[in-house]
Amino acid sequence: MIGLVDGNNFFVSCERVFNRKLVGRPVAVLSNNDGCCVSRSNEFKALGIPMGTPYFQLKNREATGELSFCSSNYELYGDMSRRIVSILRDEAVDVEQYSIDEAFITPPSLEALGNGERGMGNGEIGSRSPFPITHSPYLAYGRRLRAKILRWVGIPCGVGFAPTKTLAKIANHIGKKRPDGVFLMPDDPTEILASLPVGEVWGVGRRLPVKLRASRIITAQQLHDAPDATIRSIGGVTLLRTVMELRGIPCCEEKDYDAAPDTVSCSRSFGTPATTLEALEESMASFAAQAAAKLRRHGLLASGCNIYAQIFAAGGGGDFVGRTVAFPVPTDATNEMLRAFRPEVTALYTPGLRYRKTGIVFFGLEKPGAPRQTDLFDTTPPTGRSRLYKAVDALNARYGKGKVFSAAEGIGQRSWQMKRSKLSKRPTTRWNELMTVR
DNA sequence: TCTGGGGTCCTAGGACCC
DNA sequence: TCTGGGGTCCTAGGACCC
Repeated sequence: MIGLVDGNNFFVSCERVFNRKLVGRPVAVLSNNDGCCVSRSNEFKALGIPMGTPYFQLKNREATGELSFCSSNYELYGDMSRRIVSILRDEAVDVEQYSIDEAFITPPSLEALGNGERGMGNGEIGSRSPFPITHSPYLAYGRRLRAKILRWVGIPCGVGFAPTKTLAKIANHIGKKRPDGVFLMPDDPTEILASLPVGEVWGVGRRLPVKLRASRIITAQQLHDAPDATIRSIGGVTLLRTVMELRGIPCCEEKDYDAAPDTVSCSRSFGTPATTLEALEESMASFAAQAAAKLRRHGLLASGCNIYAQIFAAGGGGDFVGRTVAFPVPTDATNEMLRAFRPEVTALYTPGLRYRKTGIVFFGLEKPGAPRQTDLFDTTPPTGRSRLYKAVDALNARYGKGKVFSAAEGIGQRSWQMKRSKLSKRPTTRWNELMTVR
């Protein structure tokens, strides 16, 4: 059995814990740069405003007091998420954090949950439950988890149980709509799948439903029943795995959280369009520094990077321009990276254009000391991990992000910096932002 | 005027090897 | 007229997730 615990309207719920005025109101959390709605309260959803609606279209309704908005405060959400996961680690046999607001768990065995009270003879996972669906020990367990998270962290969650992750996702969605927030997928999910559009199945996105419709596959049950060959031809082995999961056969590999990422990146849209070379240089230096710090947290060196900028175009969108740079030696030192890519920023810049965003992607990531192909004619000594930046990271961890930085990131007005006009405090991670109780 | 950021996986096709 | 077979690696593009 697999459980999925998922925070309801997660970012909004985090904001409400520390700002009680938001409770019961239509409120949304905005994307970076106060661009568009990325998390909405139930009251906000009830007004029919879809996910992703641009903020500027709703500003007038904020002015009248009808709607409320928050800038995104990832430091707060990340910390609330860690608190929930730590509760789950206490209560479950295994926890796989899937995203900032959801985690798959392995619940204790039925035997352990049932406490023998109900004469549980067989607690085998996968056996047909002898309990009616409203009285399964899983439901009681789910309610207990939910209550503990609500009381200790203040976030309402939905909990779903099923034999596979894909079915657990569906169970979770149903759970969220129930008063107790919990749902156990019945042994025969036909009725549920028959009333679920394919587009709502985890792993089926925006494009596949169009292709599936052509083969008369509209509901999750029709997807479940479709021949393997048809499914493969429409969505490859990825979709076939999803279908297997719907049939109750686990096909999702457990994600390895210790595994090193393939790429590490950082990019931001500008608060106001940039037109100067300095803005491009400073922003790229700043994003490189942030991504490099991420790299060092993973204990990785990058062999090269891709820098890019997006140009404003009339009617939205906009072209990307980019350059690929190989570092002389794999490195995690921000200053060496800056030295390597700075000339390329100049090459990217065209006076007169308005730039929307810049970004950097590090690739060719490796552990220091890992065997690698070296350059026969290169005389540069291989660098290990940077001691300088170990110190920089320690200082920034102690005194706050961005306290120590490269002058290349800009020491004047950073006109390119993103807008976050409605940022809440970070009362769980900053001493100087603790709540005041009168 | 104004619409986020950070990832993963799979597939097809091309270039190359012997 | 008729031109092999078995493989690897890389990249771009498409799809998906939150």
